[in-house]
Amino acid sequence: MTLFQKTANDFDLEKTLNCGQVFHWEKHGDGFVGAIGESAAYVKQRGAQLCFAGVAEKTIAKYFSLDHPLRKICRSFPDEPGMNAARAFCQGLRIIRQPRWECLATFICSSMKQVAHIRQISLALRKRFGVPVSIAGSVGYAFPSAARLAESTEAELRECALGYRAKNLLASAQRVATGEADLEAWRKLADDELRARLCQLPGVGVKVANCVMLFAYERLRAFPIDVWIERVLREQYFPRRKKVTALELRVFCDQHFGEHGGYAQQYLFHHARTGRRAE
DNA sequence: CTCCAGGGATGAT
DNA sequence: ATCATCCATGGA
Repeated sequence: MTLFQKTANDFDLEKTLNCGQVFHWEKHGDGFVGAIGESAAYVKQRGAQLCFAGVAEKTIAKYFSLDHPLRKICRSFPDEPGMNAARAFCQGLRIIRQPRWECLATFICSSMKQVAHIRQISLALRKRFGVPVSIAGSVGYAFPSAARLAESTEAELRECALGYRAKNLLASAQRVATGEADLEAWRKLADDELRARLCQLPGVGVKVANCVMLFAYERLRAFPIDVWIERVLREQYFPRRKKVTALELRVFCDQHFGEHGGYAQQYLFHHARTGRRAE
């Protein structure tokens, strides 16, 4: 295996892969094995050097969004205790550029699931329907295309532990496979229009749509509100208030966190989920 | 055992 | 327009 190197400043590989935005990278020695699109990849960080194999340098740089102006993005976050703690905890965490269908499909599977189980579902789908790829002496699987999943059955999908989500994944796969839902063409749509299109897909509501917009369409303003973020918001911004409606939270986030709200959200999410116990 | 998880769709107020 | 309920499954 030939290892290449690239300088990556303001980048934390481990946080980027383990923050809950992507679900298939697995620890392998002191690096990670996964796939970027159809290609197996191995990635490891040594200081400011990103070592990689299996894919081209420009593929790595694009996938990990090494061009995002991270310092500027972090400076744009509101200067508040909770946000500052999350910013400090998540240094180097980047929102990556995921393949659109892969991201959409895994988040359709994410509803009412813990991160650990979303990883299991992703692995089961890959093993059963994905193309095997190998690198670093281990076999991985590319995420199955919409066309491949479209020709599966709900029963087969349920065998991957999808439960009630199987029907939605199958129906969405079929719409994407036929071209009725053209995920690539949607990249040109404005945020609101893109969100509306995504929400028309079975199993996709506002939360999942915002995740897909943030992680696969580079809409860095998109602010997914899940149970963790809702808890953080209520604690930090609406303490001592009984009822705060979903719409109220929605409006608050959109105007409060600004043009890189999605980054702020991911930092708050990762900090709340993994960081606060250790502090 | 119980509780809860990166929610969405549906039907009742 | 909000609210309640159901939906499968497994980790904690």
